[in-house]
Amino acid sequence: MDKTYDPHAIEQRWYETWEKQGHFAPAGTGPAYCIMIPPPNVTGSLHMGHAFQDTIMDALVRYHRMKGDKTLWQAGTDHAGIATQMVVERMLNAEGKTRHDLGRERFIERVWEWKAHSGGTITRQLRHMGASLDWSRERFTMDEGLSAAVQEVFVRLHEEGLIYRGQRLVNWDPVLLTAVSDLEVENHEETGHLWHMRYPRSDGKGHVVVATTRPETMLGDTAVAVHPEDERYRELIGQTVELPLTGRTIPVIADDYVDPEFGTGCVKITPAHDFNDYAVGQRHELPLLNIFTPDARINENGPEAYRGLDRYAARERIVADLESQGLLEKIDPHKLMVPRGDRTHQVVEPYLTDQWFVRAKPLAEEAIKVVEDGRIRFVPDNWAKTYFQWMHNIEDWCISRQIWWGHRIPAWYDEEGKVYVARSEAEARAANGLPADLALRQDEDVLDTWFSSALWPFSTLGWPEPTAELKTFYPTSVLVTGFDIIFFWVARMIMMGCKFMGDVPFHEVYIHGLVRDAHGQKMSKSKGNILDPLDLINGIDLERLLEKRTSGLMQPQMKARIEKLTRKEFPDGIPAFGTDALRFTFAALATTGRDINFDLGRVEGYRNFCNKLWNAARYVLMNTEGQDCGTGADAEELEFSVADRWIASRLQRTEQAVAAAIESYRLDLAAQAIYEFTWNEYCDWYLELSKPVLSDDSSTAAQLRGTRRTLVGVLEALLRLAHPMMPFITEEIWQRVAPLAGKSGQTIMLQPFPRPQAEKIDPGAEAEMRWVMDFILGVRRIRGEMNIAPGRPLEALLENASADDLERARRFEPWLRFLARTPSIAPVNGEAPESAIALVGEMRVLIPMAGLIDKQAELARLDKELGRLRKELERGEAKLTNANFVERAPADVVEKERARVAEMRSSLGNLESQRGKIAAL
RNA sequence: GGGUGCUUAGCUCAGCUGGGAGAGCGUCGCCCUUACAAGGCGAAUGUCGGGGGUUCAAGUCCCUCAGCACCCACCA
Repeated sequence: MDKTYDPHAIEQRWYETWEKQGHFAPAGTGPAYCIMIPPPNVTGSLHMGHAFQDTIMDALVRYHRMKGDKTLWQAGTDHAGIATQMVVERMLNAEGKTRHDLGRERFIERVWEWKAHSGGTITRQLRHMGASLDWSRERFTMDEGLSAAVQEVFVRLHEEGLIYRGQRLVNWDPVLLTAVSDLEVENHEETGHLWHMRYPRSDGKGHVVVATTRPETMLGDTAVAVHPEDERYRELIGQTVELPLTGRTIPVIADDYVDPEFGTGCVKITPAHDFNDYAVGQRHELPLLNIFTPDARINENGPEAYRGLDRYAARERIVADLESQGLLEKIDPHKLMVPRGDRTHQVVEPYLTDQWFVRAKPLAEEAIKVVEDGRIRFVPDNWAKTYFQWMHNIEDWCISRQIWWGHRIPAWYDEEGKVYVARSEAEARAANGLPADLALRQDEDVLDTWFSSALWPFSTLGWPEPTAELKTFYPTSVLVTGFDIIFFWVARMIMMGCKFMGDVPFHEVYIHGLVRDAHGQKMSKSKGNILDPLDLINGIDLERLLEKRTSGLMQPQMKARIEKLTRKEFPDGIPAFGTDALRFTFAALATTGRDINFDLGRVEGYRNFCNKLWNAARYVLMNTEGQDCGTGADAEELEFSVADRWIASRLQRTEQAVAAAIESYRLDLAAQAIYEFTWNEYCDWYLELSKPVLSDDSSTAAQLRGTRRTLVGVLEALLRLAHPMMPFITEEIWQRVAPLAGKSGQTIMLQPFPRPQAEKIDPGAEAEMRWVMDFILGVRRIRGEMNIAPGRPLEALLENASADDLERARRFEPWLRFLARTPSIAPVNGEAPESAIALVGEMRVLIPMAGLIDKQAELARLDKELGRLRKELERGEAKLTNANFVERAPADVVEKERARVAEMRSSLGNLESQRGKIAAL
């Protein structure tokens, strides 16, 4: 093995091997385990959120695969209607064309071409992450099969009246020229104005003042509303006012909706351009007057003077005209919530159009029930509340989009506009007895992307065909996703799954947090704080990083700032950490229910951890390859030392902790347990303790075998334990180590996940090791604090040692000599010389100070220790003299406290007498 | 307006069903010791956001206040 860990030398070739050998396909004989990947946009490339999410899923999947479960991680991508169409349109624009120049057919061809050309980016990147997805089953939401599922669902829902078409006020993106759903609208507070406008009373008795944030919509007003109880305006109700600039007369109505406290207490009502006003209009049977064209210009319903003007140009003109007519009372600054499309970031308009809707309430009922009764469990469970809150207030879902890229709505119209919903035109004709010569044209619209996503858990498995895969893997085991798409996706999958499969789509929903930068800022292009997971894996130099962060900025003025920040944070660019280090970092940060702040320091730390593991393996191999590791030996030919039994015991506890952590979705705890065991126990202690055994000529063959077998055996198990989180390095090392441990197999991927064996837990060995460690740590502390070079041999004298202590000192002498550098260990003979002291239980280990240790320094050290001990002891004693504690606390707690106090008393006595001796010198 | 989460060492965070405050990074010493300087050994650092309550015992449970973040919602 190379002296230094180099992730690049090992990672990608293992992935190719695994994929080629078909190791990602379901093979286990145990229970089915299935995760559906949240299909990334086919246009997309991997970002930190994906990398985090995929690490979690891959760890779970690899864990279950190793456990022997029949494990499927379903691969696939999403056609991402609007997002993809926008990308391709942008390319066309660059060529000076629009999609209309091409026409629908050719445009769609163009999108497919583009998908074929660059649609593989994200799946390549997923492979780079080591994601063990079953690529042989890869699906795309616009595949034939999945499209058939979409049609089937649409038709069936329509038959049941759960899909309907109707004219409604919807959110309209005037740039994309399509409707979008409520969820695709982002509301943010922006600063604007509140215009107070005067509407003259028809009776000539002055005017009423209405306040609005959108003066241009006055052209569509069909009433003015006041609160029915509002004394100020009571006499106005039922009268009319003259709508300025239009020559129209509109009524004053009374409605509870009006808040008398706000503005003037008079509200202009524009039923065709405001959701509230629409509702008011319905109640009062007001006419709907649409004044906008689809791209938000004033249409023919507006006065001649304003026609063709963009909404904002119209606003200016109208305000100016009102002003000049003395009809503008005042303009106040005002903060308001502005709705913008999540793709275009343009202000969306409530707009009256014909659209298709899913009747959500009936579907939501069952979807609520399955979470209530625990058939679906959210992890962490507080997300269930969020889910319920939305589901209980769910509105109908607008599913039609006026774009071209997507699933065409399976509905046909005859010349009279009568609609026929069917799986195909032929079926539409057959089912309705339409003659072949009757012209039918298919609905131009496509479905919301999330409509097909909602079917993902069963459409990918072959539905509506009753496939074996459906039978095996549905319901799937767990869905791993971010909270941001609980409504978009999770809720809709649950509704559709329950409806069409008669069962939940998954048993658990693991909701992870958002990946933020090191300081908790959201990562965004405009902030210039984006990290690309691939750059963390492969490294990137400063120049290329700057180029990436500053090119294509929406706000070029940010460039200098971003550049400065980047130079400061990454003066040398980003080193290549490798996939395993990145994955382990994500795992270690994966606490549930909380956003994670991604700190590069953590990656570096875990890269070092990989290096540590690598070097530990090198040590093990150097000492075992070509040697007798006792794998074939009988029990009597193997002798296990206390250290051997100790590390085996610790391994069992670690295995137990890791499995429990993974089962409860606490990858952070699993990572921590692996890290601590590997570094603090296996490397820091066990490998060190193995050295004197292996290098001592007097070690017996049985002892050598026992040590080698333990070295190799623990490492081999550790590799399997860590594999779900660090697949590459563990595979690379395992290939070398496994044969030495008597294991065989093509890959670590399919080896059994370590199962703790209770009989290997050895409290006796753990206690003896505690003694050894206390001895060594005590001497080391003296060295450290007295600035004695680590290599300098020290004489150690034992005082107040029991027979047990003396026996241990003898038995463990090689370890103590090696790790504490104490070539001579002997009981005190007669008067003890002036010494520094370390306590091992009741025994005092004395290090003679002669020529080495300064008296004052040792006194200071003792005083510090004494101070700490006295404080602790005081607290413990206070507890024990408290009758309430002794009577009410559980017996074992009291007992533990007693033992602790006794131990502290003894230590205190020991140290005090030692201090006395030294002080007296 | 409704809801959720967070506040623990300089920084980023663990702390599970209440019983001796932890990790990583950073900092400070001593070491290139024959797996690893991407390392070894040792050290320092916290009125666990404030206040109140329950309890023998509270970082942990309850109430309250403050600050931060996010989600949902039609106030013109």
